[in-house]
Amino acid sequence: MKLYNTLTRKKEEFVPLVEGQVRMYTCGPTVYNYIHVGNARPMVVFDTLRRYFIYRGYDVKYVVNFTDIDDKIINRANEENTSYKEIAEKYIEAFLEDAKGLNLLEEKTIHPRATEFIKPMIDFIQRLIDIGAAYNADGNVYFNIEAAENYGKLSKKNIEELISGARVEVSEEKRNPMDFALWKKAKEGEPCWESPWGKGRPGWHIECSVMARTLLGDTIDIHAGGEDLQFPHHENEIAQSETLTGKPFARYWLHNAMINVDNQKMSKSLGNFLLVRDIKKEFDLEVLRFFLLSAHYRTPMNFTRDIMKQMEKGLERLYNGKKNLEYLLDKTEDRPLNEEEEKHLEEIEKYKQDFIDSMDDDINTADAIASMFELVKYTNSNLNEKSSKALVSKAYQILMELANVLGILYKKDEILEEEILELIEKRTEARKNKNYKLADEIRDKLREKGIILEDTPEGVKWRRI
RNA sequence: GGCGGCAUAGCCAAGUGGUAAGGCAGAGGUCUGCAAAACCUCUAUCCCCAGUUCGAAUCUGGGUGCCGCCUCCA
Repeated sequence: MKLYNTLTRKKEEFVPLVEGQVRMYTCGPTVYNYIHVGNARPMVVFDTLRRYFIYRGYDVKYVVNFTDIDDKIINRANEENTSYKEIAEKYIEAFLEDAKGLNLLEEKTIHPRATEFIKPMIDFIQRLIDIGAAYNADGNVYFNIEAAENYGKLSKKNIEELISGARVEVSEEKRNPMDFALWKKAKEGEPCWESPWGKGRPGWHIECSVMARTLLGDTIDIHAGGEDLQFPHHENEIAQSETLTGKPFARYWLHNAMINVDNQKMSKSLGNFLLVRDIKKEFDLEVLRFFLLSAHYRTPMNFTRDIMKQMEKGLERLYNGKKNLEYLLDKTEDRPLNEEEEKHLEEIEKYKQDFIDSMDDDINTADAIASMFELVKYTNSNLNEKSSKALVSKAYQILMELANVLGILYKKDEILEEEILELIEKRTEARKNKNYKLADEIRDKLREKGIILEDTPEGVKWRRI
C-alpha cells in the first residue's frame, strides 16, 4: 500500500520496519476540554488506517497519548478552582465516551498519559544535556536546535527565516531564539515534579518523543496528526529524538487537513468550536464518522448541518443494503451456486478488490465508500429470495468486513418490544380487512417511536430510523 | 515575506495523460391500497489564458479566487 509521507512529500510504498508489524503513534488530545470536530478527524482517519492494517493482517501497536499536564490544563484548573488532575481525569473520561461514539477501536489502543512518564522524560532530557544538545538555564531546560541535523526538514522551514520572521518569542535565557523548552521551571503554586534542575514539569514536545520511544521503540513506523502540528510540534519531536538516538524517529509522517465549520475556521476568537458532544445532540456519531471518511484525509473539509444531512441519507442507504441481505439470509435456502451465481460472486469480489485498491492508495476512503455503494447496488439488484444462501451469506460477509474497516454499519437491530410487535400484527390484520385508515394510524404512531414499516411482497418489514 | 494546500454538476466528492466514479437533492417510470425500500432512465467537459502532446480535468507556464501553517489550535 502507498502512503503520502509528509517528510518526502511523496506517496511511498509502505514497508514496516519489522515485517508484519506496524508501530503507530497519533498525537492525542490535551485534556483541558471536550473534543471538537477538528480533533475528531485525525482520531477517526487514523483509527481507520489502523483498522485497515489489521484487516491486511498486520500486528498493529497503536498509541494515542493524553497530554495531561500543560498550561491550558493548569489554567482551566484555576478557572474551575480545582486541580489539574481532576481536570485531566474529567476530560479523559469525556474523550473515551466520545471515542466510543465515534467507534474508535479503543480496546486496541494504548493511551499513555504524560504524567506517567516523567521519569523517562527526565532521563531523556539529561541525556540530551550530556551530549550537549540541551542546556539548563536557571531551571528551564532548552533544546539547542543547532545540535539537530537538518532542523526544519519536516516542515521545510529555513531557520534563519524563522528567526528573522520575528514571530518567535524572545527570551534572554535562550541561546538561540528557536530553542524550545524541554523542561519548564515551576512557577509558584503550579503542579511540579522534582528533577536535577529543580522543580518543574516537562514541555509539550518531549512528551510525545518519550512516550513513543518508550512504548514503540527508537524508530516507529508511522507518526500521525493534524497538519497544524507539523511545526513546531513534530519538527521538535524529530529534533530531540533523532539527536538522542541517532536513528530516524518516524519513517512515515501522516498529516490530515483541517476542518472548517460553516466555511469558517474554528478559533478561540470566534468562539466557534464545534464539540463532538454538541453534534451528538442532532446526529448519531456514526454519521460524523461517515462524514469524516467521505473525503480524502488530506483534503480540507467543511462541516455544515446540510452536509451532515446528506451523509445521514447516504449511510442509511448502506444500512438498507445490509438489511436487505440480512432479510435474504433468513429467507434463502442453502444449495450450491449455479453458473449465474458464480458470476455474481465474481462481481461482488471485484467490488471488494476495488475497495482494497482504494485503501491501498493512501487510504482513499472516499473512493472506498463508493465501492461499497456499488456493492450494495449490485446485491440489491441481483440477489433475491431464490438466490442460494451461500451466495447471500458470502455477499453479506464481504459487505460487513469492508464496513468494519471503515468502522461503520455496526449497529444491530434490537429486539422489538412485545407491545410494538402486537401493533404491527394489528396493522397487518387491518390491512387484510382493507381498513387502511387504522393501518396508517398505526404506521404513523410507530414512526413517532422511530420505527419505519415497509410493506413488501414478502410481508411487512421494519427498521429503526 | 517564507512554506504548503485547494478550485470537478444544485450540494458533497473520487479521478493525476486516453475522451468525467459514487452519494445527496431533483425529474420521469416500475412495484405498492397509499407510502417506504429497491430497481430503471435522465441531469457536468472539470476557475481563466497560453503551451507540451496524436490526445489533458489530469503535465508546464502565467493569471484569478479561496484557505492553512509560520503564535504549544487536530
